[in-house]
Amino acid sequence: MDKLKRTKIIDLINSGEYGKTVNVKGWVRTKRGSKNVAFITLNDGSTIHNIQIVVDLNVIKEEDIRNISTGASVSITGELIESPGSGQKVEINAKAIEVLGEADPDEYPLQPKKHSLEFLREKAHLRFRTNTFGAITRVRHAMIFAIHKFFNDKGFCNIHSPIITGTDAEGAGEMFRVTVLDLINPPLNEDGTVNFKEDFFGKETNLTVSGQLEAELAALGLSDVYTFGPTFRAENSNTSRHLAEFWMIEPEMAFYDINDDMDLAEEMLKYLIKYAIDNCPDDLAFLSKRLLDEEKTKKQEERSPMELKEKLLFVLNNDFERTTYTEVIDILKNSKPNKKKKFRFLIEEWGADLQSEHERYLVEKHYKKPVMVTDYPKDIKAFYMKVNDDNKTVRAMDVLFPQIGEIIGGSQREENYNRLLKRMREMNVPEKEMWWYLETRKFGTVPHSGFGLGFERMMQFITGMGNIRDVIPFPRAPQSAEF
RNA sequence: UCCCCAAUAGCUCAGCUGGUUAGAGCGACUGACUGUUAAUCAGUAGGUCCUUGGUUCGAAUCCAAGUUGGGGAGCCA
Repeated sequence: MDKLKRTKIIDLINSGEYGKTVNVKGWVRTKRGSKNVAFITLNDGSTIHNIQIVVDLNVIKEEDIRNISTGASVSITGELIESPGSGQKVEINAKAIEVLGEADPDEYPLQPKKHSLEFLREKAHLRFRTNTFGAITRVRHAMIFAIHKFFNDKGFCNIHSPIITGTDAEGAGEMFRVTVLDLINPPLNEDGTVNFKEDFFGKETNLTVSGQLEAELAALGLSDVYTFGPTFRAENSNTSRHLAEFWMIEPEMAFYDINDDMDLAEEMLKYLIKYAIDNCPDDLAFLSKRLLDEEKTKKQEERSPMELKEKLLFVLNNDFERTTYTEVIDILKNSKPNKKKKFRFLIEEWGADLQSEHERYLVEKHYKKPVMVTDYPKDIKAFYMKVNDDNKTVRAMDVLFPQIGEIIGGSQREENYNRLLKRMREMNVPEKEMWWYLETRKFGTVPHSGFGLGFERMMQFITGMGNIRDVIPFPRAPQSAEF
């Protein structure tokens, strides 16, 4: 047989070149048949849609397809035709079939039926072959691409912030230590502590918890930059919205104040949603249907009032509510659940930290749209945030989304050397280690702002997936690093 | 890390206040069927009832600890 170039299923479905001989390769979803004809449903991951292969058993010998079962990989050459059956537009009349790899039906775990997401999580090496995870993976790629496109079109520079860091400046959580020292027999100082001077970098090092501080350095020279890299938190978090290894987008802009920062955050979120709607209609339609089926198994009161596409359009077509911490505390204090003591944590007075039940009340019940909260008490926020003139609040902003809560956290940064130094001392941030950060405020400092977007949380919102472990190929979480 | 729930066939699950031989649907396999759509119909095989210990004449079932998974909380993105 002449070497015929393989065509992807997505191109075959859109081709319309009926009568043409084509080659298609992929993985078998189902095979069914009778005495004279058999049908193979094939998918190659290029689209959510499958292509149907028609096998005339007068043309192809039965023994040639006997070993084809769900999960097998095949190469099929045949004629692309308009399908006489309902359910698909095109199909392929097979002329030659080659089995590339069998999948023993006694052992292959994926069946042509609905599997639970929990089961598929344990089969992370094979779940790429499912409709749901295929759709998620394609949408994930589209979002990665859209993020780079968004910032590139705006003249931002992508910065590779370091993955191995020497400081725990931000205090954003427990860190993973990076070391080459012998853990059984480490070199010790005289006082019995580990001597990290003998370690690879000559000091204690960890995996990064944020690229923000480094992004700030770059912004104070290139104006507009962003990072998009892996982030590591050794927090023992066991929830459906936390990972030990996740991807974060952190833009940092010189000459931006907190309002410019919010404008950019809202524009970016809407851009990403629009990009998904425009570029992933089939995958989103599938995910929407999947979510609808899942919701049917829930109790009435727990069901989402909107379906996926509606939810996306709702965010896209509405201005985010912009409000302040002080206003929000007032709303919460006078809210029904607070007065009826339905909140686990009752809001008593100004200064209290917002719990997720409060954030969800604001987004889902009170404002009924994404909310941006600014001007938090300085005591509950990070040292680098710019203190307001009231000396009580900082120019922080959190973007709260329905169901997932905080999707973005950002702020205008403190650009004044003396005020920053004062805040670092108040909050016990090691100023000696941070000499380089402080120097940017000493030499040509400018007002600047930035924020962090948790990429997987964004993915949860776009795809409607409830568990963050289903929107990343190989989730890393406590007690969970298989694959 | 804390609270709650669960673990039974390849998958999803039923199995009552402990009772002797462990159940269904789907999947797999075999056969039938002239174009099916997660095909249909008939039949067959398939079990360390999560692990360890305890209570009992007797444990899938009760108790304890552990493991794993799920939901919620904290931490946060």
